[in-house]
Amino acid sequence: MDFTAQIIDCVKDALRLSAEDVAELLETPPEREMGDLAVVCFKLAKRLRKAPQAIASELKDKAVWPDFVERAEVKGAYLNLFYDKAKRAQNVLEAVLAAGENYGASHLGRGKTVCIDFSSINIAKPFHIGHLSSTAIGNALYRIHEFLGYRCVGINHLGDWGTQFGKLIVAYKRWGSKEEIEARSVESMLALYVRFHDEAEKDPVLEDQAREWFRRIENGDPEALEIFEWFKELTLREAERVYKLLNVRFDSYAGESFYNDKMNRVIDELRARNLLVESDGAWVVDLEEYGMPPCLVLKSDGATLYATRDIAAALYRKDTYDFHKALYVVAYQQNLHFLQWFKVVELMGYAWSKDLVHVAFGMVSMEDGTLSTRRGKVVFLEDVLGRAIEKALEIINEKSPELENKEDVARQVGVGAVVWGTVSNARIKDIVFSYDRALSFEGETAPYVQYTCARTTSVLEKAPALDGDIDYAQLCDEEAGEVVRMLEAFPAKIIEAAERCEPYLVARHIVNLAQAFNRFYYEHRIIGEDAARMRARLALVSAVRSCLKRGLWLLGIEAPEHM
RNA sequence: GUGCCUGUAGCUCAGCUGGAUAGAGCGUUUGGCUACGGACCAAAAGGCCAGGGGUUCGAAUCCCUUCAGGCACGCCA
Repeated sequence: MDFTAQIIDCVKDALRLSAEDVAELLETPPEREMGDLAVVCFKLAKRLRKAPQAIASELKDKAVWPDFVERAEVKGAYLNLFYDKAKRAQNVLEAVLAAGENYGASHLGRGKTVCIDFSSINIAKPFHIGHLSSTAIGNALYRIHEFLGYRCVGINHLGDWGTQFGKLIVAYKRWGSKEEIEARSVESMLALYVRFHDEAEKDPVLEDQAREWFRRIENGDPEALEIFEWFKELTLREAERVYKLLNVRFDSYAGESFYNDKMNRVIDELRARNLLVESDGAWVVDLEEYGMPPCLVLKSDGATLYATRDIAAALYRKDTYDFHKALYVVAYQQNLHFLQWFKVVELMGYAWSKDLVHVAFGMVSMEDGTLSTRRGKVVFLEDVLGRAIEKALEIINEKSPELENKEDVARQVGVGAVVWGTVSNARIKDIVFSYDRALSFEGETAPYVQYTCARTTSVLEKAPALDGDIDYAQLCDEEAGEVVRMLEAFPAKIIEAAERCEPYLVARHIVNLAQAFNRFYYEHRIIGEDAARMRARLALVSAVRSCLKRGLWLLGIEAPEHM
């Protein structure tokens, strides 16, 4: 049982408070010398009608502290608790060593399903740098939830519907060739798309033809469908290369076209509940009461819209997966859209609308301006990853020329560095993409954590095999204590990351652990003469390795054995 | 115009469900391998927490307001 839980029990009994109330009082002191855990008594002053300081000293005497509490000190309104270092090290390390890389796993999500809608690329459009955030954050959330025992359904809600496919077919038939498309895939589709827009400015007839071809797709015309499916297959084949590099997989590729025959239900239910209002020829759900502009669900020509499709998808997913939560990892530009249709689902009478979560993230732009598909100015994610891998290889050749599987390690390190760029900070922050930053391999970066992890592997390989009991009193120095603290906090960080849908909490924590370990590593010799000390320190190294590997895994980043 | 988001060290960011002296990394300056991996470690310098009010025993954190930047606001997704 972890120490904090035991302290809560003990304080709860002494003060006759609920466990929740006590948990609010606890805090980790800002400085090491102040102890390992503090009970902050300001908060009780009003409630108990006593001076905070008096409460602290009273609690100190009254409570029956567990045996791992070495001493308790009153300092102002704080009651500072000091743990027995050996007992703490033992408590933490026994848990980590027993679980190995499963330390921190739980059954929190047992029997619950989480749908995660992420990446959601568009057919015939480039898989560009703007998709990195959704893909990497979604993947991390998938892994984090899975690790906590949830059943996860990763959904790539493909953009595979719309008039642009009519345009593409027109462009293909006029200026494209089968060989060209087969050879250059999305790049040539993009070129056709750009050319269509250029030519359509001069010749408006093209737009009519595009509408006609899209109608043919809708009506199941064999020729139209064949071309469309071919584009789709090529796009996905190309995307799979990127997903493989990023260690991403999906459970469903049901995209926009999948919901074509599921839209009527939405309209029918909205009608039945009298939620539809006609407005300028279109049909909307009025949301004025909730301080929002109306949500458009039917165009004046009778066609459905974005919101309609998202609602249809949500209904389908609830029926199919009976999710506990449904996460939508989509950029914050669409905040209003999600607020609107979540509200519409609520008005339709579905209580589970509260389980729909828009996991918003900031914009990725290039230093020279934003991305524009139409102008063909776009940065392919595959190129970015390729460049990162190249740079990683250069560094490996320079620093580890003897390494055996250089290409493989370069891939793990290069990709890790890029992924880190988007999972290491709060989602909401905008990112101006810079190669210098993304390919930085020093300081708070994925390669730093990977390097530290490889170091632990290396030490463990060189150490002699030892057995027998571990003397935890060997781990009472300052640096080992810091490492133990970081290991102890790991499981709670993963849970918090899931609750807040913020993978960076895991990223920051493993960096802190790596830093603590590297300090320890420099201050203390691990392999040495003293067998008892060596055994204890090796146990610590092994625990660090488990957590670093798992932490990286949770972020979708691999950990090479050597680098 | 209305709504939402962001503003913390030269740069990139933590800390924001209020608590002890505001922390990292990069960059700058200065040190550290007779060592288990120098992609490392240590030290220094660097702050009106955008500005102003308020609430509180206590505010980077909560409320109001001003400013700056971003996003969104009807038939694209």
